[in-house]
Amino acid sequence: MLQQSELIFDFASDHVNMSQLGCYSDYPAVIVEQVPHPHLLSYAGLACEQTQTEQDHQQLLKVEPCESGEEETMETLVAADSLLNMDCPDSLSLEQHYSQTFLPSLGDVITTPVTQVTVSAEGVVGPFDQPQWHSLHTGKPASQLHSRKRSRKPRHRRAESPTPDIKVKKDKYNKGGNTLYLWQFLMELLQDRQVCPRYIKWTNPNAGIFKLVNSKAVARLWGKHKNKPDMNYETMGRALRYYYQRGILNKVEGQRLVYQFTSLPEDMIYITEGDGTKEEEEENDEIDDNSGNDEGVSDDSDDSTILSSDQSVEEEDSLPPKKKTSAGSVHTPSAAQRSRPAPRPSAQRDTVLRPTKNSLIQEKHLPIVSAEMLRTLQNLQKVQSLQPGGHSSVFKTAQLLGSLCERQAAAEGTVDSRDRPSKSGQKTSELETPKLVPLTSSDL
DNA sequence: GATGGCCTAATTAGGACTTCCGGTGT
DNA sequence: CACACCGGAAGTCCTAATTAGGCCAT
Repeated sequence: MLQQSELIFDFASDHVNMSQLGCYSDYPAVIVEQVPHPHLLSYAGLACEQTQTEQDHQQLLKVEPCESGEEETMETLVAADSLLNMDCPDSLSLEQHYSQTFLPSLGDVITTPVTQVTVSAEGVVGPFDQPQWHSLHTGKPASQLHSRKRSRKPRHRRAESPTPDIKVKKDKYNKGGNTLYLWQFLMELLQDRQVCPRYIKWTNPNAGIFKLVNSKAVARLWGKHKNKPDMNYETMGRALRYYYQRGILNKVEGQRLVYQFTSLPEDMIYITEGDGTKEEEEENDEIDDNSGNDEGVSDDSDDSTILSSDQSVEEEDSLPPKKKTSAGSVHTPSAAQRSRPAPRPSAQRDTVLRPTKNSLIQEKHLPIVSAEMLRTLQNLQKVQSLQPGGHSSVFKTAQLLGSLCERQAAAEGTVDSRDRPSKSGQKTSELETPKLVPLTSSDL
């Protein structure tokens, strides 16, 4: 299975002539550009250890707390627009941002067929491997699915939507793809302090239970992402309901707008609302399915709880968002917490998913140039022409690369030459992104 | 001319929604 | 009455896999 670091080397070696890097030829080629689109770094909470410039950009994106219902709705839509309307260069759409920044981090290869165990009232129906799963739903034997026209070779089944725990297909097969699945989108929102807990929030992160605080806004964001201006909650909700069948989501009965991920990536970044007495979510572990702890169903116009969290979010924005325990806290549950068997509220179906080492955003990536960031930034090199005349904030950082190399060397002491890629394009798991030294503004 | 390798465009299959609908429950 | 929720049915969109055909070198 490919590691993230391998992906980095892969893309780097694809596009960079190592010889041009001179003395850095022993290192994987990483061309980093500072980009004038801070949302690339901040949209999903990646903006950590921001430079002042980045913080300044973020200031422009802040959403003021709303006061009441009607305004909330309007403001929400405006805010949703502001979140997704941030002008992107043509070839740097949010889709690209998502796919290139986050999708690779899900993993790289589906190493085995997805095994789904369906639990019904009658008991366990599964497991199915994919062909069986498919034939079950099509009513045809899997072997007949490919008998068309002349005897084509049986085609490999296309990888289905990766669930949070599933190793994703190889990156090379994902090339050019810009698909961000709805569940991924929701997870991103849940890790984005500009959206969570304002529009979507965890009600029980340990159980993977979340609530669409503002279903309209979330649906609108989704529609924006999918370029479906008519998207509404009804439509998005249909997609969510399909996730029941696929075992990705469960509905939390008795609570409106509350859903539950049947499985979550490890190292998920959890943003909870609260005031510093944090871990309130953990305290509420007894929440379980129907405890109704949801501090009253807050509909789209209910702003009372949102306001406070907004304030905390705003205060938070100027601080390095790592391992906070105060409002807008970002934390990852302990291993024990994560290992909890998620409550299965009267699930008609359920899916047993393998745990993963790959999360959407791994906390260890946050304070540094993450693999995903590098990937995205590297991609920007391809769209340089979109910044004619050279935006003042755009510069290639061969210097940065040098700085990284130096600092890495300093941090690691003497590095065994065997650990370095000897040729361009050589993949290795030794040089992993987390080894990169945190960047400071001086690096830039 | 035959063969094989490479490339590219077209075709096809299938997943993931999206849209619409009628209905129920709160 | 509004809204959330449900699930069937049909459709769209997108992507990966496969095939066919052209070109070129041997």
